[in-house]
Amino acid sequence: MEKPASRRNFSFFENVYEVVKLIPHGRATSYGAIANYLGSRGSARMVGWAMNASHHLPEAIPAHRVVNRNGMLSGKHHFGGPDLMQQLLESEGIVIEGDQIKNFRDIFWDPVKEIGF
DNA sequence: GGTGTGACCAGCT
DNA sequence: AAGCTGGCCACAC
Repeated sequence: MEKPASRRNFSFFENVYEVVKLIPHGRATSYGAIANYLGSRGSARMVGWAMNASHHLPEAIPAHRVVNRNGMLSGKHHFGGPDLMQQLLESEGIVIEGDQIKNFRDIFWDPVKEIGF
């Protein structure tokens, strides 16, 4: 028999990167939304882990457009600088207030809703 | 090769 | 209402 479903050619990481790269300019999404889009609500942690691994990737992943459910820049400290993530988001027109995205509901980009499948 | 951990989320107590 | 625990998958030791 074939390997279980978890042994797909492209692991969870690859799918995460694909979705993150699809985030339009000036928008942001959450780890849970991506995980939900991939079919596993509980895999939100993997999304964060994928972001951590994205740094040593040859491709540039706009990880700064991915925040937690509260719209807070939870991973800002994992960027080049503690304020780099905020700077990148602000350069895209996103307003940050207290390490949290303002009007997050408004700029929230849900892959399930935008891409669908 | 087992165990622990990790940029999370939602449910339960 | 707020704090804790479980769950998910991949990677490092």
